[in-house]
Amino acid sequence: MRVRLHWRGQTLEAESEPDEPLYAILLRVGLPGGSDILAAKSSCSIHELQAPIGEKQEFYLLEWDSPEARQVFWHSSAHLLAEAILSFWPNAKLTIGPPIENGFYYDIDFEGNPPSPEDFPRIEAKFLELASKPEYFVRKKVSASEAIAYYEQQGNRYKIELIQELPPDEITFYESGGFVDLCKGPHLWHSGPIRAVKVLSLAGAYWRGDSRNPQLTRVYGISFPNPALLEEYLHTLEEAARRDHRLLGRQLDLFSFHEEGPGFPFWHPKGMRLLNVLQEWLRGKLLRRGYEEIKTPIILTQRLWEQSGHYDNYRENMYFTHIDEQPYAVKPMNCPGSTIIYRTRLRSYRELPLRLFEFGLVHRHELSGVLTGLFRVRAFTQDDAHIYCTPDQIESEILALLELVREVYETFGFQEREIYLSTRPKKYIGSLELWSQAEGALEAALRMASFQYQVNPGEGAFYGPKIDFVIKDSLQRRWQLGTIQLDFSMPQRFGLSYVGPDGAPHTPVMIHRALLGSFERFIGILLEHTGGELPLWLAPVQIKVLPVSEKSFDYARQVSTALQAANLRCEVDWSSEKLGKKIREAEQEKVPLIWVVGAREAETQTVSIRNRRERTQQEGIPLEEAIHTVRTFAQPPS
RNA sequence: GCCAUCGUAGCUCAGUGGUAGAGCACUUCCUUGGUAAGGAAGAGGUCGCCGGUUCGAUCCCGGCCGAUGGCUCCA
Repeated sequence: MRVRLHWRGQTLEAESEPDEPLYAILLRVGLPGGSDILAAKSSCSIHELQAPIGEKQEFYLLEWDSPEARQVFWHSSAHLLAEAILSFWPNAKLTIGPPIENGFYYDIDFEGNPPSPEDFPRIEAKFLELASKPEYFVRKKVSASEAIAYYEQQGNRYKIELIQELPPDEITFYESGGFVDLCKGPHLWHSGPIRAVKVLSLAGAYWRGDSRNPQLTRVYGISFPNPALLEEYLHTLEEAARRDHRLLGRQLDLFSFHEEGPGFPFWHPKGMRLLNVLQEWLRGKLLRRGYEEIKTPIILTQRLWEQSGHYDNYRENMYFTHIDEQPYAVKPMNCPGSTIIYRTRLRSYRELPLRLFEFGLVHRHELSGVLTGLFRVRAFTQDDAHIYCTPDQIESEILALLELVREVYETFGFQEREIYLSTRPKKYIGSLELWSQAEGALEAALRMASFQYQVNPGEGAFYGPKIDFVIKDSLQRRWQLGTIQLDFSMPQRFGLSYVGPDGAPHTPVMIHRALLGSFERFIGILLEHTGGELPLWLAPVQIKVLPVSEKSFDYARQVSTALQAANLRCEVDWSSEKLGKKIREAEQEKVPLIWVVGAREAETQTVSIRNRRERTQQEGIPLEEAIHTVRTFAQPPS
């Protein structure tokens, strides 16, 4: 029979038989099977090169640039890692070892004798030695009893547990070199293409992710077809470390963390400027779109949280206190407070949709081990809003929200978005009609805004469907920012209603929504996205004024007074250092504009401008003109 | 919360069973300068906290606190 091979834009044809492995065909037609070509794709599934082609006739040959091929590559690498580790820890019990987005890991029970980072070099050396043999990956089908017998002999209860959950007639092993592992594949034909490896880290991981199970040691690694790619990857890791917002937070003097309040950020003056600019910008945007701002108390009676359901479902994450011997709780969310304002008077359908936003400070007790800079804190300010509307208004409200989301993300240069629509789960409240109307409205709005989205069936909250927004930053990392959640439960629980045109009371739909998520976390993301090079309108210090010497202090004072009067954020370097040093420091602080003022400038009432973002330098700009220009460019986007 | 690693000056880090050092930053003085580090002097640490071993602990041991990386991305 004839098979067709698609490779780098060309199509090759060859004669073959069903029992011929794919690599044999490749070699016959002169393609680099087993080196550049790692795997193939055929009728939507991955076909490994060593597998007989069967009835398949169309093959898309995959190389390193294909994510699927990399998964195969890393999966095989995980086997080599395990083999290398077993050569030093022969009694270690293997569990699972999958490929991941960047590399692979293997979870191993070392029975109290785990490796340490000092062991990484010898593991890597052994790995490369095994890879260069090369080792061929051979698939073997076995019966469940054989498989269990094999692992009983090894005393590996984890693998036995896995086998017992698999369909008994679909159990396969892979053998490579002397190494055998329960595995469904697919794998590389052989280990030849694996030319570089790095063992990255060790971590504790529970068997099956359950903290009641024994804790295993997870060994993370990554491998590449050549050492240059590994170097490149290690460089991106360094770049990410250089952009770490915790580091930038200190370098730019924005915020800090302390033992006196783990997980509670301390905002320094410059960090406050950033936070405030961001909030003022968003506030203006929302007010122009028919929102109104509210503020609700941080501490409210425990009774309220019992009514909202948080006490039953979210208690673990809440802080409690007493006031006058009555139990109170610190709010972990803003919604109950918002509903209290809603029901302060009778509402008419004529005032819906009612859009109430709150930059609400919430406190949540996160586990100590998950706290991470501004990304995971115990107190943060949500850009929260609750929209009360009729079921008929859902679609137009969502559409308006989607447009707002687009605008907001594009303001910060987050062009790439992923959108997830989560629909009705098994356990839900509210009527089926309401659910399908709401889900239909969400989809209609997404289509109307021409947003690409993915549906996660059954992933919605029990109280309503939701849309989540994930953006990609400049290092291609993904962050979930915004969320839009419909809520059929809260209005009921709090007995919210509005008087309809029919004069009768109706229950409104509540839309919870956040665009940035939390200001704290968003600032962290923004710092890493920009590497601390914040745009002029956000920069905590927009202009740093550098007097050439103390003789120019008077003029520097005049310039900074003029800048302050123009509402520009500036700072003067009053130190007795030389100009070169002052420039260096201002550059390291990533200040967008440096204004040098010396005798020449003082005499002519001008400034010399050094623009960090554009790497330009201009001398003798009249002071008034310079201020006017900066004011123009420092305008926040609308 | 659990696992691994870590905790020495504001920051980055050396160091030793006999109560501590460097660079940067800070203060003062000299220098008054023109686009990425001028010079000198000084100040600054209960070596995270508590306990144990020891004649003696920053170092060894235990506990606690905090930080970092992880803790279903399921053969």
